[in-house]
Amino acid sequence: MGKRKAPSRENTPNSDFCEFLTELAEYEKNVSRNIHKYNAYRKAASVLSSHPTRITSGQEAKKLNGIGEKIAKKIDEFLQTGKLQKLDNIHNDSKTTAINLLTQVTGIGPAKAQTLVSEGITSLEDLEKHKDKLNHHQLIGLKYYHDFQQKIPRNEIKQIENLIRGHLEPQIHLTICGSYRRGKQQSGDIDALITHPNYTSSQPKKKQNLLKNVVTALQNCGLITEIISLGDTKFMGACKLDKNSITRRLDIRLTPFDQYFCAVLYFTGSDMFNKQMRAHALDAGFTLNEYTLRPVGSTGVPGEPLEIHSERDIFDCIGFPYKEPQDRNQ
DNA sequence: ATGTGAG
DNA sequence: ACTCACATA
Ligand SMILES: Cc1cn([C@H]2C[C@H](O)[C@@H](COP(=O)(O)OP(=O)(O)OP(=O)(O)O)O2)c(=O)[nH]c1=O
Repeated sequence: MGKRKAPSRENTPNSDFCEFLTELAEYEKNVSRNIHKYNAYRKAASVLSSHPTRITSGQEAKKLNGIGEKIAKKIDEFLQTGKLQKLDNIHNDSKTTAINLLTQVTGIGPAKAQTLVSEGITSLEDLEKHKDKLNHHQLIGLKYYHDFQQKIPRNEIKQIENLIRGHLEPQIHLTICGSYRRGKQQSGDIDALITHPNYTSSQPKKKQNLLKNVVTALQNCGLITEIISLGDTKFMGACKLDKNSITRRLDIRLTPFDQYFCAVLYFTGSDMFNKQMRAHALDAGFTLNEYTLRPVGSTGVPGEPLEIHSERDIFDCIGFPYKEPQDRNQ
């Protein structure tokens, strides 16, 4: 989707702890730029989210893997006062709120937001007055800030899918992936996967301009309205269904015909599901990406790709229980 | 090459 | 977890 945080909005016995820990994690990533503290808070939230019983003291929490002295203390404070002084301070900090706003525009990350704030640019209005400080991606993010905040109804994605297919040469196969393929009623963006039987891993140069041709065709029919980035295999941009529609984020990924199943698996996600499954693959002695599943020995050098004839093949090869797309949300 | 951003 | 595209150096 456009740009949103990923809070694990669950109703576990310790979900309130998880909530403030992930908020602290976001603060460390976006404001302090401390990736290690960010990971520490994430890990602590993760163990707590899967802990089956209510934690009643910092001391009890410390027994869990990933919770040390400092986080245990915060749990005690939260237990005793119902809040965290550090979080209160963060909420009242103008620099933090500015960075949290600016990083909502696509193309602006923590680093760019930091320099903008240090230059006194803290609002969308400020950005409008200083467009010279933005690159192409960030300009589009600003222009469509409000559009990209809106979720896309499933039915609109269906219509866009049909429109795209109608403007593709019949040999090109199209699959809409992402949260749409996972059955969600609304999505943050549209993830389109395309293949062509003459574009394969052995002859990748043939049809090398296939993606560019597709993009220009979709521009000419009026669907694609903006290009954020465009390489040989990945397009990022924006589209709109018709004149009065909301502008939507559209990603297109071109994949070799013979590697379609690894590609749909990757592009369907979710992101956390992919990380989980790829970690499991490593445990089973394989490395998995959007192209191939390969054995990786003690040498660390991946071997020859396994033959894959379905999504399920990939699960079977690494001994991971098969999940339908709608069950791959985490 | 490396950092950044996004995926 | 693992990759793509861009903007710098
Ligand atoms: C962000 C991200 C995505 N992906 C993959 C899995 C995602 O399903 C796929 C598309 O990414 P997204 O479009 O960012 O996510 P989504 O489609 O699952 O959810 P929504 O659009 O509704 O917000 O790319 C990763 O493998 N790693 C990542 O870090």
